This record gives sequence, C-alpha cells and structure tokens, in this order.
Amino acid sequence: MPLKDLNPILHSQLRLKIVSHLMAAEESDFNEVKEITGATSGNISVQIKKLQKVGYVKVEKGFKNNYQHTSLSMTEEGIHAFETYVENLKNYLNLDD
Amino acid sequence: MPLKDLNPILHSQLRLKIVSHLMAAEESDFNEVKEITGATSGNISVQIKKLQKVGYVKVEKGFKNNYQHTSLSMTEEGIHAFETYVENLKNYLNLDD
DNA sequence: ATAATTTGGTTTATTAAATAAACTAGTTTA
DNA sequence: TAAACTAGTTTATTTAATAAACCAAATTAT
Repeated sequence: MPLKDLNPILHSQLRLKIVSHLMAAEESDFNEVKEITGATSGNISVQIKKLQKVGYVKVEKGFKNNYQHTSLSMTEEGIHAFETYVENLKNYLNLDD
Repeated sequence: MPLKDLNPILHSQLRLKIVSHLMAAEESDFNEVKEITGATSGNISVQIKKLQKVGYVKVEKGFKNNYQHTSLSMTEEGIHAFETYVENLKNYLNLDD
C-alpha cells in the first residue's frame, strides 16, 4: 500500500517532542516541557495552543505556590492520533510489524 | 537521555516519502517518485535538489527513449543519515529497542 | 511542414509554518 | 521600592513547503 500522509500536527519537531513527552509522562506542565524540549517559551506557547485547538492536548491553567501554572495532558483523541501517526510512520521507516 | 533533534532534511513529509522509497527501491527515477508520492513535479524537483545538495541522493540526468530521464539513488551518506534519523525517531515513538 | 499535445522536467511566486524577540502581569528578594 | 525572577502570550521574522507558471525537446495530428 502507498505511504499515507503523516498528520502534520504531529509531524513537527517540537510538537512531536511535546507529545512524545506527554505520552510517556501521562501528566506534565509548561515548565517540564520547556526543560525537556529546550525550546523558548514563546515557541512552546504557540505549539501547545495548536495541539489544544485540534483537541490533542488538555491545557489547564491555575496557580501553584502563588505562581501561574499550566498543566498539560494528552486527550483520548490525542492518544489515538499519536498511535495512528506511529503506525503510518512505521511504513516510512521500514519497521513494519 | 533527552530527545535528539530530528534531521530537518529528512523530517519533511515529501522528502521522507522520497527517501523511504529510494531506500526500499535501491534505484529509481523522477517519474516513479512522482507516482508514489502523488506530488507535483515542481515540488519533487525542489525537494530532490535539496536532497542532492546535502549529498543524500545521487541525481543522474540522461536520456531514455529519446526523452530526458533523471535517475535517483541514495548515497552512502544518505543511507547513514536515514538510519540515524530512524534511530532518533524511535525514541520519540517509544519504540526503543 | 507545422501546429497542437505530451513528456520531463525547472524556476518563480505564494502560502503556511516554525521560531524567537519583545512584551505583559504578577511575585519575590534586595 | 526598585530590580530581578516566574510564567507565560503576542507579534514579527525567517524559513520551508507547495503549486502555478514556465521551458525545451519529442511526438502526433492536420
């Protein structure tokens, strides 16, 4: 079968780092994402918003030790999209099961 | 260990399709790539040139049945880059060996 | 013979995406 | 109370992806 197009929301260096981390971590926050990605806050803010807009990531804003705090987690839809992305990508990498 | 950056030359929808095909096919040409990717000639031309410029793909222009013909194949450097890309990507997909 | 069409592309212009710089708002420390 | 830090957002810039328009040679139709 022909190679399927890769979900462009996930096929992005930074968003893939973020989602990969959230898939492994189950729950995380803005700062953790900043540390593991090494990206700038602005870039992360933009990409998180994009992931939220399509419903892949849940963004909860609140407070923690008087400071604003943004916690992040994958939605069911996001988990499913990631799994589909991985299956499609395997065909590119010749890692087919 | 932290997630390594993915080689941006390979982490592109169309270029990954092209390279994936060339890795499997060993030898191919412009038209075959056009068929399997479904992309426009212009887009393929640009991406092939990019892959050639970094030394990942060998481009040989000649003639076949009186028509111009462009054959394509991976270079050693390209094969190595692809393999490294796959290894790095595995860490994103949680497919680690 | 020559005009129209097809093959096999390249070049250039447009659109979209990634990224960082500059900014905002509140908190803590000197 | 001013400086510095935390935790982000908004906006501007750079870069990349894509398609439209173009070019040249070969073929077919008139």
